[in-house]
Amino acid sequence: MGRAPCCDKANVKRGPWSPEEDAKLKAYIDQHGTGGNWIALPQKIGLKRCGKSCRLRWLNYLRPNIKHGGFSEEEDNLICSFYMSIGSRWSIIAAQLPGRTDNDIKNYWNTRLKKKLLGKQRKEQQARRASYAKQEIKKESGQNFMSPEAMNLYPDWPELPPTSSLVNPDQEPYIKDQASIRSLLVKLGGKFSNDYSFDQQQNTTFPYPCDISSSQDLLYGSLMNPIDSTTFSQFPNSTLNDFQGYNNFLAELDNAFSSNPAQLHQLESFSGVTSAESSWRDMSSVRSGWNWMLVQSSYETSMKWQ
DNA sequence: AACTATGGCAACCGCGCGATA
DNA sequence: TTATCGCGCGGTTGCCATAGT
Repeated sequence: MGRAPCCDKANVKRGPWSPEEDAKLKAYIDQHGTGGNWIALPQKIGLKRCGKSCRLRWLNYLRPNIKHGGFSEEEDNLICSFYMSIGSRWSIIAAQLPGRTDNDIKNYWNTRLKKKLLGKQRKEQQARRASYAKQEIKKESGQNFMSPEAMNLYPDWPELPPTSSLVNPDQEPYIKDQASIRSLLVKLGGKFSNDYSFDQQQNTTFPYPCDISSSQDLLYGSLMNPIDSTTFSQFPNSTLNDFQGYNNFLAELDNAFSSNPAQLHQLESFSGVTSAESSWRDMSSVRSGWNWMLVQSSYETSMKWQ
C-alpha cells in the first residue's frame, strides 16, 4: 500500500496568497520550522492550502533574505554564463546567486535576459556578414579547417582547428594563462582540486570540477570529452558524481547543436566572440580561451552530425 | 476615455526520482 | 517487490499593471 493522498484538491484554496495567509505560514515556520513535511503543514496551521503551494510560497517569497528584482550586471553575466553551460537548471543557477530563487531567475531570464541576448545577437549578425568575405579569402588559400560541405552549410561559422592540434606538444599552446582560466571557471562554477579552500569557504557546490593545474593535455582532455571513471581518478578530492554536470553539459551540446546549429551563434554572441574576431590564431586571451573551448566543443559536436 | 497588446511575475501543473507502506 | 506518495524541479499559465492606439 502507498501513502494517503496529500490533500483534498477540491477543498484547497488556490490563487494569490493573502497577507493573513502569509503571516500564518511565516509565523509558524519561524517558530517550528517546516517539520520536514509540507503536506501536513497547512492542516497544522489551519490554512486551506495544498502543501505544495505552502512550500512554493515559503521558498519563493516568505523565506528570509530573499531578493526580488534589481538584478545587477554581474548577476546578469553569471546567469548567462550558467545558462550557456548548463542550460535551464534554475535551481543550480539559483544556488550560486545568494538571495535569488529559481523561479525569480527563470522569470527574469524568460522576460528580459533572453530578449537582451537576441538584441545583441542581431547586432553581431552584421559583424558576421562582414567576416564572411574574409573567410572566403582564407578558403581560397587553403587555411580553413572546416570541410567544404560545412563551409557551404554554415559559411559564417568561425574557423576552428582540429582537436589534435590542441594536444600536440609541438604546436603553440593557445591558452596560456591558467591562473586566469581557473579564476574564470570558478566564477562560472568550476571546482578545482588545488583551489579547494575556495569551494569550502563559499560553501557551494559547483557543477564543473576540473583540475587545470596538472597539465594542458589533461585540461584539454577533460574539457573536451565526457569524464569517465578513469579520467576522474586524476582529480583529487573528487568523485565521479561531481562530473555529472559537466558530462550533462556535453550531452546537451550534442542535442542542442545537432538539432539547431544556429545556437552556435547564440553561444558566440553571449560569450563575447564574434565571427569577425574568432580566427582561432588570434585568441590568446583567457576570456576568449574559455569561449573558444565552448565554441570548439560545440563545433566538433555539430560536425559529428554533418 | 476606452479598448487592446504587451510585459512581468506569482502560482500552478505535471513529471521524475526516491522513499515508504 | 510493488504500488503509491512526497518532494523538488522545470515548464506553463493566468492575472494584473502599464503602454500604446
